[in-house]
Amino acid sequence: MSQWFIEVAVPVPLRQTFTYLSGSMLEKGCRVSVPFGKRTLVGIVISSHSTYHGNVNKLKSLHDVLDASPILPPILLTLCDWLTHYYHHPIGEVFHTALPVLLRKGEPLPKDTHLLVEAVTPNDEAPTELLARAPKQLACWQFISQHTEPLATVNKQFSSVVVNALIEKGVARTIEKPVMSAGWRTNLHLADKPTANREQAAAIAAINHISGFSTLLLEGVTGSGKTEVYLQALEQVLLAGKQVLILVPEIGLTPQTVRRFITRFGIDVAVLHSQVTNTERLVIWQRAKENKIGIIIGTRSAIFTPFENLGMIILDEEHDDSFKQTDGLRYHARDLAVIRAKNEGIPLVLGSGSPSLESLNNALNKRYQHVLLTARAGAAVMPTQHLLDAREQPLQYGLAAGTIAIIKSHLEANNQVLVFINRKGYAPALICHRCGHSAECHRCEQPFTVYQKPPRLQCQRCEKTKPVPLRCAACGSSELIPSGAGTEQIEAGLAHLFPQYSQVRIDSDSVRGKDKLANILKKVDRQEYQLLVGTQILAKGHHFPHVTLVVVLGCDGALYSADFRAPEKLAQLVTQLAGRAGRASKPGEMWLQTHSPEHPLLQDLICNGYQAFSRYLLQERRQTGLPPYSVQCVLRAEAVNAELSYNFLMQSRHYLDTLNTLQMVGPIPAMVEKKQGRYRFMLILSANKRSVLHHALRNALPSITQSALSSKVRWSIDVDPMDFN
DNA sequence: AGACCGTGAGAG
DNA sequence: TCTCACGGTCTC
Repeated sequence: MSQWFIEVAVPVPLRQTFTYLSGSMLEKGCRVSVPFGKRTLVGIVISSHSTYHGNVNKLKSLHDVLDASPILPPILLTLCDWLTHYYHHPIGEVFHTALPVLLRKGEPLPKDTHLLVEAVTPNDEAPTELLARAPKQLACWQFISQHTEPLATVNKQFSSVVVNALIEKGVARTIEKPVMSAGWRTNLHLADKPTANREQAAAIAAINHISGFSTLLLEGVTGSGKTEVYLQALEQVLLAGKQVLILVPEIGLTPQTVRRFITRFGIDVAVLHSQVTNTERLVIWQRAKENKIGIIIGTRSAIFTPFENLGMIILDEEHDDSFKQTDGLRYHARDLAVIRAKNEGIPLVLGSGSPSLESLNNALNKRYQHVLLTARAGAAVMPTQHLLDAREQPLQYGLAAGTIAIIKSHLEANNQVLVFINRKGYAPALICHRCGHSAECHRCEQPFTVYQKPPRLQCQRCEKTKPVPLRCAACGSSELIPSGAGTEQIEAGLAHLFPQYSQVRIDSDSVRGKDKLANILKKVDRQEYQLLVGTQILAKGHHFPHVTLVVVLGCDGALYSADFRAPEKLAQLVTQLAGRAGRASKPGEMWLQTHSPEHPLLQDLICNGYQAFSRYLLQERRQTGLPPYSVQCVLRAEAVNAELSYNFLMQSRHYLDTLNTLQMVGPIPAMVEKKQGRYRFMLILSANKRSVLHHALRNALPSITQSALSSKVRWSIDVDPMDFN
């Protein structure tokens, strides 16, 4: 019998594979169960060899081979290889993130069958006598003797007690049959569609003209009918019998959107988001793999769905942060989509009303095709945008007198008003009036947010809460003042100023819980509320046709932020918000309350709009050499002992510097220096070329990993970081 | 990561 | 003397 050496990727945070003995050769992508220390883990076969250079005595044998053939198709294996190299991430964890939870645990693929109940007729006679005293059972038996139906259906119609009794008595039995799936293609039929306007038609033509791989950026203002472009562009793909993958931001996945796809094409649409159970997820995963589903709409991780015959990927709201994973393997679904589309040789459409500077740059330098939609479909007009100079005006609850006057006029005209503020709670800090001391979370060294409903202090990092103190912890003074304004305070303020108008607050605190957001939004549509106060959530997905006034508070922070992406984020937010409000018959207006009305960034955004503004920001990035004109990477470290994580990064800096090709900043304390009792530092690396950064990392990682310090701190690599927290 | 081992401070 | 809480080590 021959001896094989199998390289296995095991789900541990180590940048290596482990070698196991096996009697037979195994294909890459099969799952195996292996002994690992005192544990048994599920790993993925990476390669098989007939020779081994090393101490064979140290090797263990595989426990089990879980898959006879690779569970991951070649495309996904390639994608995982790319992920490990690009993100410099432990290989076992990469495969772990790419697989559905149940497959990670070693579960077999579910058989795509269902249980049917059929009648058993002993001695060719209906068991009327046997069931004489059980009319319900008799009725049920008669039913199943006519039709063999799925167990679940019969259970529902008659009750499982009745069905079980029949099985017990031997006059019925369950049988397992493969699901007769005619395939989605036979159901496909195109419903009536609106006529595309000139710009839409051009966009559809451009997408359909693509053969093979190409990325197309569809830059269309909100309301310009991007979804209609997607729908019509998909026709050709689906008619050719090819499947499509649609990626959307976390909150953008609404039942309405899904229904629009279902009614247009008449086929099932599988939906993947955080609420879908692991079992459902696996069923969808398998059905997509077997080409039994035509359309999948999903969030970030849906990029890992296997398809037998994928024809197109669409990624909507491509600027959205939620496409980037913020822990573990910090991949960006947009970048992954580009790689996947390239490997599959298919078109990728990136859509946004406020494209990220990364994508915009790729479009402007012709790496992506670029199509603009400038007109709002249905003759709706964008709200007019203005700056409200809050200087030297009395402020009430964070609202300037001028702002209050505008809100008043819109309310009196019986319109809805949306007030946006990017802070939750009542106030972002509790300050002592006498000594200036600010109440801070001890674990995170962050100011506590003050809440009034119910009264408490809460840390935004670790969620720790404590009662509001009566006296200052530093000087004992009882003059403690909440400083700054959050949604709760604005809500309270507006309730005080406009008691006669109904109001609702929409932030992650107030909409916690399933369907709560959907219910509130429904009431907003029915105009049960006239004043809406909320955070980010308001900018995502939902349209507010009755809103004629959008007020943006607290945007000054973004102008002076240390985060170079803050102006970009603010502009995207403002643009999205503007697109959500108003309708054809009632053009709206938007006011940004600011203390820096002459700030060039604000002026440019307000006067020239996102298109001009984003191109100006790109110029600025080019001049300062920031992404996308350079590439960045962050090495983060955290430990209970601050010195330890600092030293680890200092040492890493030396290893990375041996080639002398990188610009490095740090180690510096992270923006939130202390989180949950651990001190965090980061080392920011940047280079002009991606390859340079990758070389340096590949060169230094062995030394970093093998150093004594590396096991004493928690550290991670973030390639293309989106924030520096 | 997580399961192991060793050391060492606190309770009785 | 016994327990439990950590820090350090190793995983084919």
